[in-house]
Amino acid sequence: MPDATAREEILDAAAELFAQRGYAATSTRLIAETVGIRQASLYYHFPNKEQILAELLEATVRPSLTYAEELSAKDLPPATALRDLVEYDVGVLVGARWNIGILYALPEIATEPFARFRRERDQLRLAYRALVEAAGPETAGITGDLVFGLVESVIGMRRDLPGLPAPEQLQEAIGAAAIRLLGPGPG
Amino acid sequence: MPDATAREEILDAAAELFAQRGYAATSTRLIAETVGIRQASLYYHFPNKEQILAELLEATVRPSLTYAEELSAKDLPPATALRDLVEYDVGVLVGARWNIGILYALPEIATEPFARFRRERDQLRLAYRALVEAAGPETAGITGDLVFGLVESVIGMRRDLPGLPAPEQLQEAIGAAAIRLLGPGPG
DNA sequence: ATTATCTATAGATCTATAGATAATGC
DNA sequence: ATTATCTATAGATCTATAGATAATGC
Repeated sequence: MPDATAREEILDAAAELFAQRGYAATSTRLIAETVGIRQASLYYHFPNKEQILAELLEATVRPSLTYAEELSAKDLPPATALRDLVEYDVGVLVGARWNIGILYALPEIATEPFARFRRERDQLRLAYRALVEAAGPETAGITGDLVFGLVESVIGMRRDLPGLPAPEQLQEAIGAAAIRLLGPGPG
Repeated sequence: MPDATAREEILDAAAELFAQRGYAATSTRLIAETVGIRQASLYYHFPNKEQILAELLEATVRPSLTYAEELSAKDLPPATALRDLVEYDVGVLVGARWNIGILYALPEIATEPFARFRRERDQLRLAYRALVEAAGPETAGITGDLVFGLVESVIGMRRDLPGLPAPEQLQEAIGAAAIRLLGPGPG
């Protein structure tokens, strides 16, 4: 990691270790050793271990949430906007240096230090729901959540499938699948 | 838990605690106290903490895997069989006493004690792929995995959505969504 | 004076094992 | 003799804090 600040190196090492061995199974000592500093030195940059995870999680949702907000100002046809958001979000999840999304499911996330992350992810979920409802009110009320789940399923695929298709192919395939979830539509 | 053996009570308490606070964040002491025995007494029933989790995970995939195997002997039209499997699997995930599926994403699952669980879940994934391919070869090669991901998305919904629809409604909605993922088909 | 590190450690766990004990069943 | 528990503890962590140190910048 040339040119990275110590703070960035810590985040990167933690991301790798959390995603590969789990949050609780990764000690602050191991993070520090991976970076090449002493365990106690982490606490100069972060108040505690939870804050490291919180920053990583927020950095993973925030781009898609920002993109969703920009999209809604553009007044595209809802199905087009939905497809754009799906493809962007898939790109973020599959393009991230480490598969941090795997940590979305951690029960620990329900605690207070992760409240901001939960709020931001909820807002993204609401954006999916709004686009689905605008695109085709004929499907079940749950379709927005299903599209959200479909998008996040790339997290599990990235972990479990050795020969994962290229990012562009995943974006295309999942974008198209999201449109299919909307149903046949009026046409 | 009337009429439960000590072993069953341990599994039930562990399931509740693992799903709510996380695997690593749940000590063997807490499991034991929840059951009402001493921490060391757990080791009469299980060789270690990992084995408790492994049994819980296997018990959650196995019914759907068995169902998939029975289905394949029945020679139904593939789309019908797929819908049946989706509805059954959703029923299992959403009907389980505790939301154990949330632990599928744990990075710790990649280690050896969970090899059998991973194998069984992979077989279930293959069953989804086979049904999707038999039903409509026109969609992308990834559609089987998308249906698998769609089904497992009820795990996250169960955790995150306070007013989750009734199991039957989820089964119906996700079964229908899976069929939509197959595409318009020849008709 | 500030920044970024270090050593040393308090204090609190945590898992798993050893070995005792009591009840039940042959 | 077997089953199911218990007490006690070894041994290994783990997070976070206190306080020292060295380098840089005013």
